[in-house]
This record gives sequence, structure tokens and C-alpha cells, in this order.
Amino acid sequence: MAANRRPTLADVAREVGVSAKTVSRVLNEDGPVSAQTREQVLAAVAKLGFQPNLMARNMRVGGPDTTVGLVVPDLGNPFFAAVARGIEDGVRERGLMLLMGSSADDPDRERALTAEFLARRVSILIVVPSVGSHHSHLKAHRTAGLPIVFLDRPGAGLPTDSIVSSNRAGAQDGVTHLIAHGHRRIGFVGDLPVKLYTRRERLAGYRAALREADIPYDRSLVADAHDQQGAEAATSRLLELADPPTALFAGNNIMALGIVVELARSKRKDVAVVAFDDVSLAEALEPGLTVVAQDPEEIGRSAAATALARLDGDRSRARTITVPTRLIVRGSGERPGPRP
Amino acid sequence: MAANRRPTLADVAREVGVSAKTVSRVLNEDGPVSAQTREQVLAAVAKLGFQPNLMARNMRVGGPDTTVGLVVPDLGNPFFAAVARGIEDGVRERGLMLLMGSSADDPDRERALTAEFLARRVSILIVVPSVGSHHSHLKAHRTAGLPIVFLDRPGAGLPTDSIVSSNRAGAQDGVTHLIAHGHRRIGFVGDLPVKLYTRRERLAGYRAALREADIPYDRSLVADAHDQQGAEAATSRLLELADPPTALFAGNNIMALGIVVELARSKRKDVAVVAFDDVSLAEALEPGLTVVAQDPEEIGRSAAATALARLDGDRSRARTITVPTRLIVRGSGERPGPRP
DNA sequence: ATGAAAGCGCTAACAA
DNA sequence: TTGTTAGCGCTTTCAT
Repeated sequence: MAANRRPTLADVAREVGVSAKTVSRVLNEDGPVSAQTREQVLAAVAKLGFQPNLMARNMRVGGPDTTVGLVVPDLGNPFFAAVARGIEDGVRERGLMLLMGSSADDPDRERALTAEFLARRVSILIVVPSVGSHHSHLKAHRTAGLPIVFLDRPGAGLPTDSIVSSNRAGAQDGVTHLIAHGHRRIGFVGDLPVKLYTRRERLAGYRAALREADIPYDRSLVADAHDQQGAEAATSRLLELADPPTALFAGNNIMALGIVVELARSKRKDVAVVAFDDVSLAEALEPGLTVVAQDPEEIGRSAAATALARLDGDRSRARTITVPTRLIVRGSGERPGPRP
Repeated sequence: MAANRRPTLADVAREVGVSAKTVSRVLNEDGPVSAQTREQVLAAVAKLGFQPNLMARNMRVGGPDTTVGLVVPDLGNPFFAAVARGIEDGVRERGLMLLMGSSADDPDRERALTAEFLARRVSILIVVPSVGSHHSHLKAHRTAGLPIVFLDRPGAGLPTDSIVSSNRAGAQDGVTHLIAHGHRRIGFVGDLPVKLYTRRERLAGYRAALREADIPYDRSLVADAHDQQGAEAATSRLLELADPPTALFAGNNIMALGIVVELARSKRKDVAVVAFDDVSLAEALEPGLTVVAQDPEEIGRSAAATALARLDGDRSRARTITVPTRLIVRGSGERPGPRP
């Protein structure tokens, strides 16, 4: 069967014997329409299976597209998936949908995605900026009224709203928890690149906790990895040091998976662990994995709320909203430290 | 500062002193343009910060929007997040983006989302159908050439391509594994509603395994839950039966989390477990969680590939593609069964 | 209560 | 190599 042309407003109008404008009035409950005409129009709409073309409507009306453009590093990462759900939650009642793309933390892909979103005239742009990406080219759009929100990390080259977790304080809490249980040699397994905002902030929190306890910072206890496998290897390397750590701090959820898996594989039950960001099954481990939990859905909802406020005319200064983290103690931070 | 009108093609043309069509030619690398004109146009584009309006372009060209409409029950579920990534992977090189929405397994919301997608003239529609949703209203669109793919579950009322896991065989493998290790009273914790396709298929696999081993089917060993907390409660109830199960089979990833967490909390190390769908940290548990792993990204890529083939004119009969599952033995299925 | 004409921003199909 | 005209499907404006 050949691909039929989809019916248009004009087709419906012709079917009923009225003008296109009348059909439009019925569908948008615009001007006055007689009950009978309305009936006939609705019948024809149903008969032809007409569905108004939103692109055409949007274009004529001149307003933005009713979508939220969202760029995340990886759609498959549970953290960003939860963030996306939070955003969707926050904008659904305003009738906005999510237009999404993964940047893989590549500035070029991020830029291509944002360009595409802009070309589509999204109502809101929400971006988890990649390391090395600049956003000065977005300035004109922001000035023109497009709400732009940076998420998880602040953006470079453009003063605008950002939503971040309390990375530094949260990491400090987590590491302090380890110190309180007698640990003085604490490894840090962070993601890459090292310039990544969250990585730096969390490392700063780690160092602040050490400083607070008068423990010297030992660079050799800081390891890096790109992914879970890398974190497993990093964990293994740290534990093979001449003077190895008795505890490990995971810089994010993926690093946490690597650390925990490697410790399980090597049956190292003597190493304490605290992770930044919660992971599923954390409470089912033995002992339970102590984490500095983020609230990704709240981050998403907060981004949505901020952007919607801008859409509604809020012209106040750009703010950075910090979503608090919460230390959830489950036991893994209390594993025996070095003998006193 | 007032919201400035965004520059249009005509603005650029005026700036340079050429016609709109010429600008269009430069931007789309369409017809021939003199090097000098091209330079000037590009300069003006940069100067004005012009970005072509994709909606207008699409409309004029008459083609569909370069988006994939995707409806999933829950964006935050790692399984669907991974599926989404697979789809994105599969369509990116064709220049398609993801337009997403969560249905919460509510047929009305699913319908609202698909209607919105249709109104937006998506190039492809991919849906995880809710229980009770019907899709006969999509028939005309499919006939008109819109590729429609059902994912994870087949759709009702419309013969079209579907991508599913080998639910029945996979579940049978998992339960057979438990039986091979001496278990005869095996509980099944499935999600709701009970009419859900995946739930029914996996339960059928469970029953097939029992039948194969001449173990009578005991309805009291089948429990249901909506979410992780529900699965925890269901696990607890099963274990309190007069003649309790010595092993449990989880109907999906969320049920698995509930079972594992509840067993850890009640320190029941004597209960064997196999889960349908892999979860992170499964290998770090003690013993590792044996699972029937799905391949969500492959499901997504497969859906993308199927839809793209349809877009390219494939008019063959609707097929159902079954993505194989794989039993990953990690130990939890081998916990001691009843004494012989 | 309804319709005709114009135009949103862009490109196809022609000319020149 | 470039411009002109028309029109995608819809809504606005102004008539009737």
C-alpha cells in the first residue's frame, strides 16, 4: 500500500464544507462555533484520522517548541536517568516533553546537540557540560529569553543557573566518617578527566577532611579511572602499595561499583569504603555500603523549576542551587581500621 | 533587556544583499554559489548569530521530523535507560534524536504521549506498551509509512515489529538451574499487573521448568509486587509459609533488588536466588547473584535497526525479534537446597 | 457565527 | 551563478 498523505486541516474543512479557520476554531476552542458545525467537524476529524501538525502550529504561532532539550554524558548511567526523570516530572504539567541526547562528555558532540536543540527552538535547554566545553555562543539565546540551566556541573563562559550537589561538603562528610573510625590512610578513586568539576570538588572535600584531622595529603593514594573496569584496576593498584590504604573513598557511582567488585573478588573484607552517590543493592552488601547519597531526581526537578521560573519572566541574577547530599551509614565505613 | 526576535534567513539575506534562496543554498550546500557570496553569507550568519529554524525547514520539505518518539514506563529504571541508550546509538548516525516520555504503565498516558509524538510527526515510534493499551488507532499511521516498533512487550491490536527478550526460555533456564541444585520448592516473585506480558512469559518459563522436573506447580509460591518495597514484603511472606521455598526466582530487576535486600536484612543465607535481568553489584554480593541477563542495549539497537529498515522501504511482514538472554552463574543459585 | 487573505521561515521549481 | 514565485499547514487579522 502506498504511503498516503496525511490529512490536513484543509482536508477536514473540505469534508465538512466549512473553512479551515472554522476547523481550527473547533480544535483550539478558539472563537465561537455553532454546536452543529462543531459536531460535524469533530466527526470529520475522527473519520479522516486527522491529527494537527504541531510543527506548523508552532511555526505560525512563533512560540518556542514545547520541548526541553537535555544533554547528558550518558543516558545509560542511572544517575542521569534519574535526573531525566526528575526533569520530566517537573515539566510535564506544563506540557513540555524531553528531547534528549548523550554527549559522551565530548565537547564537540555536546555542541552539536545544543545546536540541534537551538535549531529546534526548544523552550528550555538543560545541559550537563563536558569538560572543555564553552558556552559563550549561547549568550545571545539566553538574552533572547531562552532559559539555560547547567546541571551537575557549572558551565563555562556563561553566567547562568546551575544545579549541583553539595560535592565538597558531602565528600568531606564521607571521608570524615572514615577518619572517625580510625582510618588515616584513605585512598581516593576518582573519575576522569581530573579537571572534571565534580571530581575536583569531591577531591577538595577529601583533602579538607584530611586537613581537619591533621592527616597529610598523600598523592599516591589518589587514583583515577574512566569506567568500572578501570576503577577495579585502580583499586587493585592502591592495595598493592607498600603502605596501602585501609579505606577507600569512591568519587562517583561507577567508581563505587569498581571498588566494591574488586574488593569482593579479592576477598578484602578489611578495607573500609564510602562512596559518593548511592547505588542499588548498596544495603545488601556485607557490610552495607556507606554512601554520600545524592538526590538526582531532586536535581532534575530543581532544574525544571528554575527553568520554568525563567520562562515565566524571572529576570533575577543567575543562581547556583546546591542540592544537599546525605551520609547514609550502612557499615562499610566502619570496617576495622589499623590497630591502634 | 527585551527578548529580541531571532534572526531569520531573510535577515541574513538583507544583511548581505542577496536573496533568501542564496543563503539557503550556502547553508544546505545546495546549488552552486560563488566563493565570495558564500564568504559574505557565512560572515553575516556568524554576525547575526543566525540559526536556521528546523521546524520551518521540516515543514517545507514535508518530511517527518528527525526524531524518534519513545515511550517507556519509567525513564528512571536502569533497564529502560539502557534500552534508550541502545536506540540512541542505533539512530544517531541517521541524524535522529530521541523524544522521550514515561507512561508509568498507564494506558491513558501512553496514549497521550503517542498522540503528541504523532502530532509532532516523528520519524519513528517506539513504544513499550502498557497493559490494557490498544493500538488500533495507530494503524493508519503505520500504513502511511510510519515505522512503529513495540519493545519489551508485544502491542495489542496492531500487527507490527516487536523486540522482546527470550523471556520464557530464559526464565526456564534460570529455574532449571535452581532445580539442578536440589531445589524443589521455588518461589516466584513477579511484578504487577499479573497480565503483564513479561511477567506471564517468565512465569510460564518457571512453570515449564517445574513440569520438566515433575515438580507440581504450587500457586502459593507465587507472589507479586509493584516495587522494590513490595518485593521485600513478598519475600518475607513467602519465607513465612508453613512449607516455605528454599529458593526464589525474581521476575525482573526491581523484584531482584527486593528479594536480595530482604534476604540480607533477615540474614537468610540459606535461600537460593536467581534473577531475571542483571543488576549492578550482582557480582559483589556473597555469593554473587546468579541472573538471567537481558541485553537492553541490544534490544534498543535492534529496535532502531528494524525501524530504520522500515523507513528505508522494507515492506516485509511484521516480525518479532527475540534477543537472547544469558544465564550468568555467580553462586546464589547454588546455595544449599533441602537436605537430601 | 463564519470566511478570505496574509504570513510564520523555509525550500522546490522554475526562471533569468 | 542568482533571483522569483509559490506553498508546506497552520493561525492571525480583519471582514462579512
